Amino acid sequence: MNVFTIKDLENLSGIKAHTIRMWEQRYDFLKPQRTESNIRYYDGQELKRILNVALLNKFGFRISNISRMSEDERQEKLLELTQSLACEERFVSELITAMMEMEVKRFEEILDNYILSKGLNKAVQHVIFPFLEKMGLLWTTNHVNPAQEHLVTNIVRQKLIVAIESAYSRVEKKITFLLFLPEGEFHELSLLYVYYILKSKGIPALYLGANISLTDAAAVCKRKKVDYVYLHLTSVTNSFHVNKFLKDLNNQFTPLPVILSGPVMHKLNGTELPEHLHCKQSFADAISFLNSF
DNA sequence: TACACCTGCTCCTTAACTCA
DNA sequence: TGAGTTAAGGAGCAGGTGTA
Repeated sequence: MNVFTIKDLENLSGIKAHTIRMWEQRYDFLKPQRTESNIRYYDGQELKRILNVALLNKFGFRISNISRMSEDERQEKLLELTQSLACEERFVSELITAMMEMEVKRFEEILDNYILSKGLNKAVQHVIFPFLEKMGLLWTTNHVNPAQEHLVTNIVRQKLIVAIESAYSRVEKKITFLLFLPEGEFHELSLLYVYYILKSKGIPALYLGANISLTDAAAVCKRKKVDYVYLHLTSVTNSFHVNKFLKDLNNQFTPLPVILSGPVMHKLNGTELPEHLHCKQSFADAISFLNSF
């Protein structure tokens, strides 16, 4: 059984641990179990409950009112939330609970509903990436096992591949991108989304995929006409040396412009970058950069 | 408008846990 | 074993809200 500490609930719901304790003291919608040493722990049902309560509370419902609602009433109120931000957060919460309960069909239905109503771009930016961020949090606290992660990332991957297949633009631009993930990097979703953006803008791209050495990627640049190189780094090992990596990039791809995105870019703080290297600390920055083409 | 109540926060102390 | 970290819980404060 998956159990969560109060800290996990704080991270996932955004509600401070002390506030959660106060709510528990004042209302009765949370009834955590205790360890022998009196430490609270929560099960999946309670995680779902606190996510729902946090969302209602965030969108103006008073905590005293929420506490008087039944589980069904809370669900009903959540469905009534019409603000787009509330809808997105509700979808993210539903995806998390579907993943935790390994309800693959339900997970796919939630995602399909959102994509159908809002389109893939909004789904990726407002639901899929916020969901992946929270899943990362669950992963680092050992609440998601590899099977759960693979199940859901494969579904998202399939959706992106189908979208790439059907992406179309009337005009074909005369620049070509080379897309790949460097050695040791396997988190392909962001790169697939970049591929989708480029294809829908009529920009040809050579997609090499995950775990590609810089030498192999550079060999492609020598044989094919490539104007831009795009790499995404989600996570790296402890032995990853930023400066060495930048030096290798510089050696292999100069004078081609290289766009580098992903959470790892935070490690570059203060590092002086070669002129042709464009580092995007947030994925949103990378996407708006690509949209400028 | 005054007052009571609600809500969320900080501060503090104590205890349990972790790790070198 | 001791230092550092994390969590529990009480007290009290400030700002918001409802009501007479």
